[in-house]
Amino acid sequence: MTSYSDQQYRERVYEIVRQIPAGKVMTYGQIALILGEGYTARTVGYCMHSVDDGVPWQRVINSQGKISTDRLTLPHSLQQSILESEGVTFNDKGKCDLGMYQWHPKGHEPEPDGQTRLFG
DNA sequence: AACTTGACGAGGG
DNA sequence: CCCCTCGCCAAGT
Repeated sequence: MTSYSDQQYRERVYEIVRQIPAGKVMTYGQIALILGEGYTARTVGYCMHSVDDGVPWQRVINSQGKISTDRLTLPHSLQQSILESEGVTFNDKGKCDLGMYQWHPKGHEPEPDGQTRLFG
């Protein structure tokens, strides 16, 4: 049974978000992928509309490296300024470099995928 | 029970 | 880079 109002369901999302250090971000889809079963980028986004205290909600953005909270409960300008204060920079198009700022939880680092191995 | 609505994402033009 | 279409899945009507 998975529903957005189910505290258990949302808590799994927050548990991951709480691991994101300042200066780093994660995407909705990335979180959904880690949680798997029952979670999609959309459902993760839905869980984020109201979070528990202590959850760094501002560190979750979309896969394009942009902020999705436009004209919603939270002014997207606020989210960007908070992230900038944490060290995340955005270009003139309102986009940040995910390759530079995306955080990967322990045990979920991206596959090295061989090649470019500096040492034999 | 059908239809619309999202803090989404990948793909194509 | 921007815009649109689909697929996604639970909520609200």
